[in-house]
Amino acid sequence: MNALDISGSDGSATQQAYRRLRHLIVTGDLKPGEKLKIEVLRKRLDTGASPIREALSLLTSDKLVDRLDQRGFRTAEVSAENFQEILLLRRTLEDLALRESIANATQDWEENVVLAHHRMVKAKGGDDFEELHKGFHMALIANAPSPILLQFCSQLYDLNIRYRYLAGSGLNYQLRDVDEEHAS
Amino acid sequence: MNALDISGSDGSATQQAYRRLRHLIVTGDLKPGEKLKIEVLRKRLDTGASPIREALSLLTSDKLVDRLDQRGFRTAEVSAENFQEILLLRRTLEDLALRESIANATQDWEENVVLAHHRMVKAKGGDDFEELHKGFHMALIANAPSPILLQFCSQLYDLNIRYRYLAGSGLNYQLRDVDEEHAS
DNA sequence: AGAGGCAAAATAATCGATATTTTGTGAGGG
DNA sequence: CCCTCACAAAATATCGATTATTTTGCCTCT
Repeated sequence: MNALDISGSDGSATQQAYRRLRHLIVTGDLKPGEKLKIEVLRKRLDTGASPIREALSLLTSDKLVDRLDQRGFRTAEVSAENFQEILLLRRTLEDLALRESIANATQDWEENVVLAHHRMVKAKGGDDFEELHKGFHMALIANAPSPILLQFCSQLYDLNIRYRYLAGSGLNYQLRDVDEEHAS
Repeated sequence: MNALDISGSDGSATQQAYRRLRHLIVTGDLKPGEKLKIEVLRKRLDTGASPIREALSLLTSDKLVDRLDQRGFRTAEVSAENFQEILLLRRTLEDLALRESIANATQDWEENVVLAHHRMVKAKGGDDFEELHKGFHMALIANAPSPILLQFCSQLYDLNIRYRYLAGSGLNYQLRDVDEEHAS
């Protein structure tokens, strides 16, 4: 299942709302710190209040939405400090995971890395490049025997993507990664 | 309508359900992998279905509950691998946070560490020892300029507590920490 | 007897409406 | 003129009931 995919029209109403809201937040259509009124979202997504509420709860787990007790929801604030923290922590944890992944290297893993890399390069500039770029990063560390760590990495990566979108256009990276791939 | 309830037992219905369910899961009253039927919990906690559902969503963020799309909720499974992972990852991340915390040491921070330590020792064997023990650990790393990292540590700590409860009795630790405290 | 498939029961998801809480505003008093 | 309190408006949280989905049990067919 991919969280960045908004096209999937199947699933429960909650899942749909989750995907669509997530996309709106990550891309910046819903601005940082913006108040998320149930009624407004309900009309915008043309669904009930319950799925909206549940979707917002799920987004809270991803740290994309803040829940204020009895005062509703709002999108997570952004700040330079937060951005720096994400960059640094992501780097640290991915580094950690990569080491563990390499330590447990297998044939399958290596093939998947190559495959993910190929897909990413091929889609350079395409709409789903972000998704594939993440896919490559996750493939690199996928062999670390630590699902929780991987999940932390995934979460930090997504938060990072959001900052890329917020910074304007996201078209100028994907350079340093190739080295890391060769390290394997 | 409301006198100031400082007892902490009040708050929204969701919050109450959250606290109670969390306690039931952490202490093992609700067993790992157990199916959490809304109707059953609704009766048990004597509240509506909405607060239960919302509370379970919140617990999902804590990794204490798993959500199966359209198939309800169940408590998180446990395993030796999962336990090992939590121990190792917690150790790694707390170590990281402790270093950063020390690097940013302040007067206030040091005092809070001493205070938390004092409270913990004083409550040795008491009911809220677990809580104070965590308080001490968190006080140690509180000065790390990385809220997300601190939150990861907190979460891992709570998962660890659950395993302690599940293992039976939790009365044989709190030795190694004093060293770390002295390092500051 | 076993596999496959329909029907009934159980359960989760969702809706519409009500109750509670928060927020905004303005009158009255200091 | 500003502060405080009370009331009104808006928004959230919760409830009760309905709808959709999954699971379970039974029956038939091979």
